[in-house]
Amino acid sequence: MWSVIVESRQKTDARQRMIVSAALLMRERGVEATSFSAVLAHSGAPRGSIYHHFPRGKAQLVEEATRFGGDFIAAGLAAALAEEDPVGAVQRFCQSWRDVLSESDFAAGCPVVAATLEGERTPAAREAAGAAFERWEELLIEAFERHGIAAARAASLATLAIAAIEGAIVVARAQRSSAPLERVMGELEQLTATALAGARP
Amino acid sequence: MWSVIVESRQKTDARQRMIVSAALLMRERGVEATSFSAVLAHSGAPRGSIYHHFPRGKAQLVEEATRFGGDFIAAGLAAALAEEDPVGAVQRFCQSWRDVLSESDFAAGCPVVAATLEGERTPAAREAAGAAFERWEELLIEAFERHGIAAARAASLATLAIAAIEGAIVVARAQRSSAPLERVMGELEQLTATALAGARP
DNA sequence: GTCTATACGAAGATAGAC
DNA sequence: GTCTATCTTCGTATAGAC
Repeated sequence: MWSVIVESRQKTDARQRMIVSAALLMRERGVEATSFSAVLAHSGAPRGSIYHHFPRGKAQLVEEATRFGGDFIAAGLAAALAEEDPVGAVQRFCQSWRDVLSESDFAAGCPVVAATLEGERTPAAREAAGAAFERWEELLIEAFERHGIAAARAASLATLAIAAIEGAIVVARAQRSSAPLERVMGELEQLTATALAGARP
Repeated sequence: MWSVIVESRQKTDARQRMIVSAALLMRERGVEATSFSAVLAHSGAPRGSIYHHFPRGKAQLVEEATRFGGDFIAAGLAAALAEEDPVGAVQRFCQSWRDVLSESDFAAGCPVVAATLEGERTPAAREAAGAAFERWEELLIEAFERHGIAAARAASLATLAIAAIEGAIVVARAQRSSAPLERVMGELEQLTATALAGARP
């Protein structure tokens, strides 16, 4: 999933490369520890163009990186939901996160979570994070409702899924093990399958 | 729950006050943005004694703050489990987090999560975070098993609960709303009640 | 658009007096 | 134990040449 980002780095301009690099670094070290120097080194962008592309400085870069990360993850989730039923799509979504964890040796997490936690100083980034979470939930809610689950239940089920997955990613990183995410996957599979079955008796 | 911490600040020595302050600041701004200056201002501790109390510097302070936060939260969870059945205890645990969010106007979250996300540079703090999550899960697992839930299910249920609550706290902060946590509470109540009922037919 | 140079502040850490 | 002073490094941001 994230490998697409890395490949696309060569094709786009410096501005876009900086945004992608910022998102990739944020998910590993957090917002505060993601310096311009690191973003420049990672993206290969020239030093002199930082404030040309991002007049509002780091706040703007972080905000756009958060939005980019949120959109990118939403696209992956939407694709999964387009190809499978909600039960399978949630499982696939979890698997892509498990890949992120194992491929990075548990160094990488979710950039949107990073923006939330350190976004007290960057309100715009925090708002972007909130919007991203909402968008992911909406995608799930739509799919659940399309499969006959009532609106209120679809909403709480969607929130639980997003929250549990994001939380499991954090726990997995702390423990350097995929086990937490896999246990959550199992519970979510059961829960979504039961809800779907109950919706069409 | 956390108000106890604030009250106890007057009674203990400078070292302990610094640890508590660090945990309180970490849960709001993250590890990286929690400077010694901020910890000193918040705790009222004298500047000259930093490296007397914490020879390994900030890494040591963050590590001890993470351990303190983890132990404190574990104590609250254990108390809830001692007084109620697991269903009610999980609900009460969530409520205490909801209080943290509303009392801080969604500025405060979980210090253990903060230590995890920025703990790439401080491995010891990350290990402390992993141990904290594991401890919370163990408390839940014990309680679930005591109520007749099989070991494997108890484990995945415990992981889901911790992950979902921690994730919901993050989403709630991003959206500046308690609604995500409340929806997760509802789902967890249903889920734990069903599991408990199924264990003793 | 991109460069170099630099201003300016704040961070963590250390040394030595009291 | 605590103080003051200082070192070093690194951060964001700006200015002005090309």
